[in-house]
Amino acid sequence: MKLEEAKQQFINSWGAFGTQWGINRTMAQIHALLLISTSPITQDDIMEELSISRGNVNMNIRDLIGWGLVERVIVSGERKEYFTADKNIWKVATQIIKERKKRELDPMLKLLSQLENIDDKKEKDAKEFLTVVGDIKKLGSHADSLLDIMIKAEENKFISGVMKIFK
Amino acid sequence: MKLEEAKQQFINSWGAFGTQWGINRTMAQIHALLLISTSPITQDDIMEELSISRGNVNMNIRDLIGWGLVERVIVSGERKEYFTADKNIWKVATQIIKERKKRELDPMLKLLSQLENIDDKKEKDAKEFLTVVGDIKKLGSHADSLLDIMIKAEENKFISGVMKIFK
DNA sequence: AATATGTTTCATTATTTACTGAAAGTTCAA
DNA sequence: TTGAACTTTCAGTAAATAATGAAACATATT
Repeated sequence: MKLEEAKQQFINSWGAFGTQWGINRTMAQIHALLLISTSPITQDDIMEELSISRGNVNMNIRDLIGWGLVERVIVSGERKEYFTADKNIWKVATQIIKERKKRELDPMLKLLSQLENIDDKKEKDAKEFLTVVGDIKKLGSHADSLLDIMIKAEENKFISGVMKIFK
Repeated sequence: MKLEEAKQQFINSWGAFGTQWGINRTMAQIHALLLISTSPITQDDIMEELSISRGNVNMNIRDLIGWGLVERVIVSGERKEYFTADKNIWKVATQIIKERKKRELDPMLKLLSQLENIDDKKEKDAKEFLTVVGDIKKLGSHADSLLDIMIKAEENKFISGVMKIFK
């Protein structure tokens, strides 16, 4: 396989993979493109490479920056803005985990807590409902702690060593 | 808060939560409804409760069964089909993990392996590409192993005890 | 201060994804 | 073997989501 072909396939697959996880295709593709770009690139580069409009690039880049996955880079002597993505994959993963946790898991746990405040907690129906809600909350909290450990592992040298147990 | 109100909110939130993870809203809502239903229910019950069409219920129930999250139940003396969802949340989680792993992670790892078969592996550009692909593959494999451990924890009494470390 | 270069916004349009409902299919009972 | 009860399918439609492109905005250059 030619390198160019492989790169193209990587970008496409990453996009398809993203959509399955509720991430918009283009955003994932831009991220993929940046991951395999050896040096910072401009909006125009992305537009051309992925055949998409300027507005589309701009908005998705903005989102990617919001996710902490992409950064603006200033190239001296250049007027244009350049962009790069962190190539440290473990960092990328923890960053995504951190964001999704904040945006989704935490609010979900909060909501579940509210749902536990129902009247007539003694009623049979209510009890069963509370069991399910409580169980989900418990699982969510455990996931929360586990993810925190993973995030800290990225930030802390010692834990980082421990995590290497997972080969 | 009244029980009925809480149930309704649970169903809606579960649906919203699902969409963020690439799961269709209705499918998530049906699953939520089944989770908090104290006894098996019919297609008609679901249609009424969620105000959706018969076809919609039918197709999403079929998907849920495909995910191993819902089962058909035969009620003696009844012609209609009834449905239930497993209420063991840890089991639900591992089942979802198992399926997503099979449907998404495994194919992704396979693809990445293919992308490693490029010509001119010695070229500078190629080397950098291979590093990124290799790193993602490595991370994916670790996730794969970790998830296998979690799945086995559900199936194996001993590991199940160990996992309780996570309170 | 006029122009040139580059960025952002957002109303409109296109694409994708999900839903409906009626027709076809299935199963069972008489 | 007819038909009533129930389930499944899927073409057409609706709703949700994403992309375009041109205008507004911002900033540097002459």
